[in-house]
Amino acid sequence: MIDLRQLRENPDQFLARLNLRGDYSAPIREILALDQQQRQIEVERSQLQARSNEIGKQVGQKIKSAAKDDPEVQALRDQGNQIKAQLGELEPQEKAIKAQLEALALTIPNLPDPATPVGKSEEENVEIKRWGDEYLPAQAELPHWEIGERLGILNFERSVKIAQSRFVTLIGAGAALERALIQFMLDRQTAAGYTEISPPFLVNTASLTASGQLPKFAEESFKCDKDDLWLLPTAEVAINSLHRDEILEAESLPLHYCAYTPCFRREAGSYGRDTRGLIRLHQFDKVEMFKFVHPDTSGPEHESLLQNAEAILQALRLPYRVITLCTGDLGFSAVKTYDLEVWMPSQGKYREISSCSNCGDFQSRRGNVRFKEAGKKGTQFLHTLNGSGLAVGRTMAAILENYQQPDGMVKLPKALQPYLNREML
RNA sequence: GGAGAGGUGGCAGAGUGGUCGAAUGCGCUCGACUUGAAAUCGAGUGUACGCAAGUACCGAGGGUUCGAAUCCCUCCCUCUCCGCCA
Repeated sequence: MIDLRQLRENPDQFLARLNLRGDYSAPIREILALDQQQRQIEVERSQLQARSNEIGKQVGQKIKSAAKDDPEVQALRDQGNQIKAQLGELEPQEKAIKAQLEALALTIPNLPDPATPVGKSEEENVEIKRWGDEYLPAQAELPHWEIGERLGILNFERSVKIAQSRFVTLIGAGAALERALIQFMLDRQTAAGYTEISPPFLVNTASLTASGQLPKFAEESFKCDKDDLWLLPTAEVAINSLHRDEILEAESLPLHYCAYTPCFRREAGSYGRDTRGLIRLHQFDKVEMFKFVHPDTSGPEHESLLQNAEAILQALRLPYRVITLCTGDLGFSAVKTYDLEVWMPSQGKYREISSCSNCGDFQSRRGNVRFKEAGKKGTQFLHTLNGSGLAVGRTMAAILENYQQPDGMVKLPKALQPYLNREML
């Protein structure tokens, strides 16, 4: 959620930064107007209520002093009724305006960080690092789905029978590899200080709204029609709501969590893209990292989050690069995002395998997660960060392609061998 | 799914129409006493908006009333028992 006070106090500066994402002038103008109306009505309403409270007290006193039938009592009652009538008009107005304001404000994305490069589309994302050139395979071979199907460890056709396209069934060593990767990543991230969470895989509307998936991106999630429940699109949603409506002690920060969950996405509007393989599925596994931090520390916390994600790729000896998303490609809730892209030999390019975002206080406003500093009065919104550590399906795809041998076999990265008790798939 | 009970401040728990943001206890903070601690005593201790006065919040929403934590309606959630079930 945007900070209405910040907008109100400095609308031009606010809009200038927001418009680095696209043109939000119209809704912002509307929000400012609604905000002003709302505040005006609120002043009027609370004055009437003060008067009404006073009348209520007076009536109570008169009645107590046995003057039940005092004509003054009737006069006060009449006044009370008058005020009630006025409030009866103001209150619905104020409520309607508040609801409108809230609904509109929830559709405004976060302001980009000054460090986020300005750009219109993913073309203008900035590469900041490459790692692992020495591990690039000598020549491009088969795409991972062919490798996997030859080995008999992935099956897409049968998944259509079971479900639909964009699902996979893992068999034998494939299933074991997935399990090993999950275990490996969780081992690494818990060793890095993240507390492991296993959250519900169904989440309610409030949780999706808090993290920013709703109201704007309802099309992207699967909904259970009969209940107020949706299939989890990412563990970020669940962990972000772990402390929803709480006031934490400053000393308890930072909180570092990680979680393995499946993720469910409708992938609406991506019909032609990545139709084969493990890259874009309706269901995939991910180990997610999530941090609740003091606002002063979110910058460094973001850097270390990135390092924790990179560490997995380095341990697996998978070549990758790091890019900073530009303002035009930045996700809805983020102020700054690093994407990790792993080398996919069959495609001859780097593909996203992790996204590490600093969301500032955007999600904590939406989820009302605050902290209190000893000695300071009032509360503050904390900062949240999230990052994949990593997407399991894409990691598996990258391993199959980067570790394929001339004979069609696939070697296992050294770090994984103990988990599977074997060297080759 | 059937039957019942209930949702009040960090926790426990009073309050069933009037000055109740809410008794009391516990917890917590500060102070006194003490060599130190415990015990004891004293003061304080929710959130949001507002410069303030003040307003709002006792699961959520609506209603009755001059006035609602308290009465009525709807919804949500939790707990107990039974049934079913991993």
